[in-house]
Amino acid sequence: MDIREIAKRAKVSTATASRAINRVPTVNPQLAKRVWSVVEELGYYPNTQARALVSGRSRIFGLIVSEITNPFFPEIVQVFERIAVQHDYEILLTSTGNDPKRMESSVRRMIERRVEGVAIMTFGMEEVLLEDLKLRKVPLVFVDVGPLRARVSNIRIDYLHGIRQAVQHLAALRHEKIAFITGPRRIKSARAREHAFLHSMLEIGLPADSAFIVEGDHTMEGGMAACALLLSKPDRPTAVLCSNDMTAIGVMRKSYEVGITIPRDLSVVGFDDIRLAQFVLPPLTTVQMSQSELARLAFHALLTEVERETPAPEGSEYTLKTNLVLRESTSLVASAAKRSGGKRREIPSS
Amino acid sequence: MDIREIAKRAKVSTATASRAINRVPTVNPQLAKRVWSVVEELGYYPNTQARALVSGRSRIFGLIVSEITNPFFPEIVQVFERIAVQHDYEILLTSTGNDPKRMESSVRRMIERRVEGVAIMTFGMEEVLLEDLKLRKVPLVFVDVGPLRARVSNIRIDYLHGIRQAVQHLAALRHEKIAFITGPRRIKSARAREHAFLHSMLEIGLPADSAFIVEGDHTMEGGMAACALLLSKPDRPTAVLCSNDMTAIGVMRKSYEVGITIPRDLSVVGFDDIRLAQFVLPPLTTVQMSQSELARLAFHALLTEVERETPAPEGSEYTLKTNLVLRESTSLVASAAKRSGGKRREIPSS
DNA sequence: TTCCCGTAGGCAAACGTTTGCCGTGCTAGA
DNA sequence: TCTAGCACGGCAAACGTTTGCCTACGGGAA
Repeated sequence: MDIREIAKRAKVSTATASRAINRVPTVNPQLAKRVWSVVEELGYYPNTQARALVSGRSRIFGLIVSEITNPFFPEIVQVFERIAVQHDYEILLTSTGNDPKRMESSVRRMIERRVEGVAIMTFGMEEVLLEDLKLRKVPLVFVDVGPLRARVSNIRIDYLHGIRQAVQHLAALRHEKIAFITGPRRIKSARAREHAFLHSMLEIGLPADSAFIVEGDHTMEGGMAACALLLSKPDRPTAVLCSNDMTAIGVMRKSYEVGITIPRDLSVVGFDDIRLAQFVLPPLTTVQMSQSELARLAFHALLTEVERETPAPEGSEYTLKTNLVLRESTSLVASAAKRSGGKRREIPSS
Repeated sequence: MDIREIAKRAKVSTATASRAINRVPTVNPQLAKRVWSVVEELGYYPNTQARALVSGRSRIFGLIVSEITNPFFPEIVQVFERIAVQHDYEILLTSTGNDPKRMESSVRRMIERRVEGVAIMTFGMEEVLLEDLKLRKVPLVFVDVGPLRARVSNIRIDYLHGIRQAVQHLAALRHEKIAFITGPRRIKSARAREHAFLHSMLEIGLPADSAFIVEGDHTMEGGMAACALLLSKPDRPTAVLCSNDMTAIGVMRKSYEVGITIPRDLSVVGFDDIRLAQFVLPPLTTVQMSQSELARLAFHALLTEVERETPAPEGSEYTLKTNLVLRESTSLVASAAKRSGGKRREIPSS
């Protein structure tokens, strides 16, 4: 069943049928109605690939994430998909697992399907592999790491804003020995978080002792290992800030195993605010980077670029703020708590 | 840049270029090489929609899940996608959020994109909305609930196998007051789990007291509420089996809040074995229903159906076993533990 | 009544492939 | 040397739309 069939039955030309279906206003309402009733009756659905072929617009956006089983991503996928559907776009999803091979094949598939834009949510991996896309002038949106050029947008995360809040929050709780567990350093956004931490510490005159900076890998296992390392030191930190929530959860887990109770013996704060952060015990104080906002920004960056007639020579920039959200994994440092009676405080979230 | 361009530069006809690109064996190796070198040089990628249009095969499968932010699904999506890519298929993902409107629009979009098959992973919601797909003879694969008809496959989950193991495991630990928290009863698979529980209890002569069956909704919050309800009863259960892991995690959380420690005061076992189950404290004993196996089965069901020349009149059936995996959220019932010294036991997983 | 202009709708080309069919040229056998 | 057969490659149609261009018709003004 095709549009010709519809046209025949509605006794109009295929051109008119097409126009009626696409709600072109010039078509006679009566004819349009006839067409539509045939469409309904036959349950006709236009063939998207034929449409795409002639119109040159696939109405598909690509979405590349590093690991969909990482709790950070499902919400991004969900929101991105939802908005896409609202705008009559479809999405092609790839979870690369940080494997360059899969990244490459994914780029290839996206080009073959003629995506109109791609959102890259891998936080700084393997941009080289995207050359093919850039060559084809496909609009791209990156988080943090995009180069400045036409048709390439960037969402800059303001890591400092939230991380500074976290550090100052800990400092206010009298912590001075604050450790930081980094993400994998080959990931740009992990380095940015680390840098924001260092900056925030120095800024308030706290020592960012390199013995207290240990490398994790953004997984729970990595967090556990890093935590073990930290606890083995003769001079233990009293608080630890983590490059992401999974790491923080690893820290909580390891602490539990060795009998350290949080937040009494150790304050921990995460980063990302994945949904899970609310649900661990105790609920995790963390720096929120809104996943839904990120997805929204990314989609609109792409859409804007697609609809723009002449691209800006340097792409566009968007910014996403981060903010500390207080829950229950932090408290006054133990020595101070003794003096004050150890009561938990509430400070207003700024 | 199109195939004609390639053909021209390689000094062959488009037909030959096409055949070379598709590795049709009859084409002269020398010509093929010439074509391929032009392809490489120009970075040519065939236009999938043109291909699909003429060949009548979109090489797209649909995948409908109920909620991608539910930790059960990301792994399914991941595995499904990975296998799809290996077979040169693309996937169209929808997360319906159990909203019929979105289910409907999703079905529409899938038909418009001419998917070759759809895997429905909503565990028994809204099959009515899929009529359009059935009408078009699109191969479908359901979990649990599919009607028997041509081009419709089913993956039957053997709930009883794992749930019986769980019940017998609890019984072996001297539990007699075993509660069950159901899923939403409108979902078929939730009813099936409940039924398997009842059956397993009766089978070994344990009372399935209806006071001990409380309805949850497969979320953590639901689990917490159900747990509260259970604990408020004058005669408390000593063990609780949950219709899914999120529910079990809710139970653990609520127990923690009210000062009940698991497994000493209450044994809990979940269902699904989502990744998270290993990571809660204590690690959750649960009935495993392998998500990757499920995804694999679903994909191959679809692929088989697509490649089959004449469809079986009643579709195909596949079965997925479930199995108890022992971790640390269960132990001897308290009264027995006192006698025996409360040591944790290990029993071999069957 | 006639002429002109505006507008609705139809014809056909175009999008980028695949593939059935046919022709040509080469090889092998008599 | 001639013929028959085979295999390789090219021509062109087809897939299902959209859309530019043109025609025809109708209405209004002179």
